[in-house]
Amino acid sequence: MAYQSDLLRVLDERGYIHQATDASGLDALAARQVVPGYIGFDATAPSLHVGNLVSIMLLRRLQQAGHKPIVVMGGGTTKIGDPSGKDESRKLLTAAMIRDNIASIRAVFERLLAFGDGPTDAGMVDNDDWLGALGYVELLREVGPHFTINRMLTFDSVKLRLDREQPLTFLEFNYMILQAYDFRELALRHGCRLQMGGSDQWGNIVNGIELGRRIDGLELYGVTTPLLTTADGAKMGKTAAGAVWLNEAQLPGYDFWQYWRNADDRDVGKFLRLFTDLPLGEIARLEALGGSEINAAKVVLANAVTALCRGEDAARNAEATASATFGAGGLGEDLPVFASADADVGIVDALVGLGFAASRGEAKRLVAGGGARVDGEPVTAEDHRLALTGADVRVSAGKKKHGIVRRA
RNA sequence: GGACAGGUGGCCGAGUGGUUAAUGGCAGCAGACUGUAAAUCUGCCCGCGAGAGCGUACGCUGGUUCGAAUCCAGCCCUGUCCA
Repeated sequence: MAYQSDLLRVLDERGYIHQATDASGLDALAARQVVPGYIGFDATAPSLHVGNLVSIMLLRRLQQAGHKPIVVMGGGTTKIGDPSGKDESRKLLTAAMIRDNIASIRAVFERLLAFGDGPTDAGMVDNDDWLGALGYVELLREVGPHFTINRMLTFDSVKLRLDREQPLTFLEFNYMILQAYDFRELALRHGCRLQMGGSDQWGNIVNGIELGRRIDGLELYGVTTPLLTTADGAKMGKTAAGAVWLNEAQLPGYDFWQYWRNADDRDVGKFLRLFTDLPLGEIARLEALGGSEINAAKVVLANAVTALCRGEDAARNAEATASATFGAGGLGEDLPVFASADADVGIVDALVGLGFAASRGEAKRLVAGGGARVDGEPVTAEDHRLALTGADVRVSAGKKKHGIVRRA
């Protein structure tokens, strides 16, 4: 499909579009005016994670193409909890937790979007501003008539629970109504015409479009991104340690960098297109690298994404640490450090202290299984002790996790 | 409110009185092979302990028993159907 607007062309070329409600209509609109578009984010944790990064990058592309991104923090909807994609209810968060989460999440957006008051500057709003003020009866009268239970029951998020014979509470059932209301409210308040989101948000987005059309005769558009899985089928952004968080406080820069450095070969091109600003020609070249040469492309990927999300310094430091650690077999500054007050320390304590094992038992199993190394040499005796003289000792768990042990 | 079926380790799911810290699968970790990739094969996979062992754990609380995830009672929660 040949698009007129820069926006749709870029989104299409770089692989952001899974579904769109009216691609040609949106294309025409984007070609002739600034389109304010929004994506909503849950405030269930103090940081967003890699799974949210496609959406964030989508807002960035929107702005790069000369449009206005609006970040909607779900301060109101998080009080309910989105049942989409969840096979069970989540614990309810308190208002204070939600407020703190929003404050913490904000930082990432400030790196990736340019905020301000200009026509294409990014804005951030909290849907609690309007949802919180809404009275129940008022809401029922205003939007209730536009939803039928028949239709609501057909949504995947609802069907999933029913099919699995899992409970879906009335509270959660209302989520889709409030999200639909958001779109209409944003359209009226900010002239917002476009809502984007992950493919699991399709139903919610379409609801908003319909609601706006029925009540106010608005012409609204929706775009969803493909559900990102890694090439081996896992959900994007989950590792042993948990989610790959975007905030430094939840995940050190070096670990963030490593996540990208360890990407599956088959994902490199896709990730470069989605998560970096590199030109497509350059990406095509990197993606075509064969065999072990693809590793160079992974370094480029890790550097670019880390620079965007964590800053240039974080990227440089992480790369320096990686090349010192893996290339030279030495130690890099960003590696985790375990400092002991004593002149020597047991291998098990060192592994636990570095965070490479969750318990002493796990550390012992790691040692017994041959996964522990001290200065590159395998250690299989669990009572092995490291002498802490002046020099840093390199302790490794497996091939990838390395850390520094030194005298406090 | 009633009838029936359920609640087991991160998830799915066996287990119906003792050798069950609990079969199996998925996920995860490690080893081998590699390229900090994938695939494959092997080992590990509640906590403490050098070890013998100890402590916790099968929705909750009591009970029966030498001994319970397994039996009994009450309660909580979920689903299906009925009202």
